[in-house]
Amino acid sequence: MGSVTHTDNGSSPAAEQAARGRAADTSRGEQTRQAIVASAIRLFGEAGYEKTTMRAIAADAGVSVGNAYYYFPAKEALVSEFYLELQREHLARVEPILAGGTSFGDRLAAILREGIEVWAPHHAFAGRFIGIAAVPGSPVSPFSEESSDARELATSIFHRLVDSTETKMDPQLRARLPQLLWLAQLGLVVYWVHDTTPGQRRTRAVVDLAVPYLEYLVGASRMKIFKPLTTRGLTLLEAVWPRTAA
Amino acid sequence: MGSVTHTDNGSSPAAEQAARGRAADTSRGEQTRQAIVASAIRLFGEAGYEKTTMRAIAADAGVSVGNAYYYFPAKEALVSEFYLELQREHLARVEPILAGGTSFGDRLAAILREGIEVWAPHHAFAGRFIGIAAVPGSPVSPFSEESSDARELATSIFHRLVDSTETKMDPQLRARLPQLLWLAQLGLVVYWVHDTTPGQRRTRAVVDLAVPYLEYLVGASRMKIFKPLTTRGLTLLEAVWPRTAA
DNA sequence: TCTCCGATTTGAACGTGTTCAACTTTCGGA
DNA sequence: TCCGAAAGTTGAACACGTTCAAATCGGAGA
Repeated sequence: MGSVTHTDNGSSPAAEQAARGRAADTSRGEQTRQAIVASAIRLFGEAGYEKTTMRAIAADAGVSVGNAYYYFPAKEALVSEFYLELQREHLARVEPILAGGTSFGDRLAAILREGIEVWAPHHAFAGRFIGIAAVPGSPVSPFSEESSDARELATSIFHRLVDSTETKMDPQLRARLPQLLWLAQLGLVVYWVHDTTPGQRRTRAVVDLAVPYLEYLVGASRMKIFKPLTTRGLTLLEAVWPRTAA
Repeated sequence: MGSVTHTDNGSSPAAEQAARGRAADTSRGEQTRQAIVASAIRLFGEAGYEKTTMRAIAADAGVSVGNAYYYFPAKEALVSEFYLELQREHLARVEPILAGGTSFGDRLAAILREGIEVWAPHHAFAGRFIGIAAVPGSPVSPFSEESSDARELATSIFHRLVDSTETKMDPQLRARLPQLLWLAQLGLVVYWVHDTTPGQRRTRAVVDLAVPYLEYLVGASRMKIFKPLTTRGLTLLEAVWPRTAA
């Protein structure tokens, strides 16, 4: 997974240090930790969030309940391990897409579709996941400090996408586009989670329609007539999400 | 509260029947039910969601725990009562705004600000609330069947706002604008919940900036140059949220 | 080899949301 | 007035997430 190479934008050194330290750590503690994570991920995937009890996870990992709490402060914390697993897979799938030389829109659509594909087997679970992620204090929240690594990892995908595109667009929009696309992806996930059509085909249809529209909007941003629209939109974005903020 | 008079757009007759039936019902059961609701609302407001136990609610209402479950399937169900209470207050505050003769933008901003005002004392609680509402199956979910009444009540506000505005705009957009504004309000709530600035002043700043921008966009929709932007956007909206759906 | 001390592990215990079989109250009709 | 069914009510019991004092382990130093 070359994906890890994208973590190297100096962010939250503590968490990164911890992750790096863990990767090399083969001590007893780390083995236990990973056994718990593996069991949790498997059982979450098989039976969903609520049906998977901490006792079941501990038993499956061959440890006691209390031991699981030595490594994870709460059941919710195990959810972010599940999330990280899927994000790693998404990143791996996205790599060849970014390397490919197709258009901005095609690649954006491919990235979004791969995201849906990765999550597809866990549609039911994702419903609970989003409920946990939506509460502000939660470490799994996409806006939380704890997930800033995951967030920058995700935005880095769109950053690379935008940087490698030659589509003409407003330069200020270009600077902000990665964040906007990340936001759009977030919205798409929320939509997908609530999409009850078989196979979530409606979400896929929305992607097919939305991406060309976005491409059109981005292209239009460089035209004089759309200047006020673009500028005012970016001003609003600056108020909503200041560039200085994490 | 003249607000109730806006419920009369034939929606989900079952739920409405139940609500109407309850309003007139003074039987013992209904009294118990309301005692539980009152206790739950008060305790939620005082101590938040998790700190308020079902045992505390039941004790406060002077009933047994099991009795509370005779009227409400789960603790979460009591949350929607809390939500309804606040929505009723919002509706009452919005009434004079809609009656007033100010501009579209001014009234929209006032509506949104009143919404924030109503929720302001419960910012911490709202964090949990949104976590519950975000999970797809939940009856509190803004997209759920159970909350279709509340949803139509909310959109009816924006419907009246749009109907009574003389701002020139694309007719198709006008037809869809109420739903779009409802969606925008939803996004604003999510933003507000995550806003940790003191008094959520950033959210208020966003409203101040976003509303004029929306007003500008709406006005622009009738111009020829923006036709493709408008039309394609509405096509996308039709895919995302078909008019035929509830 | 022995002795510590921190890291790890345990399982019983607590408080919670929720369920349920049994009990009590209400009230329309004989 | 009485009966029976429906509505309402109870509290003990269950399963769960979480906590914690105590037990165990493992390796660095004497």
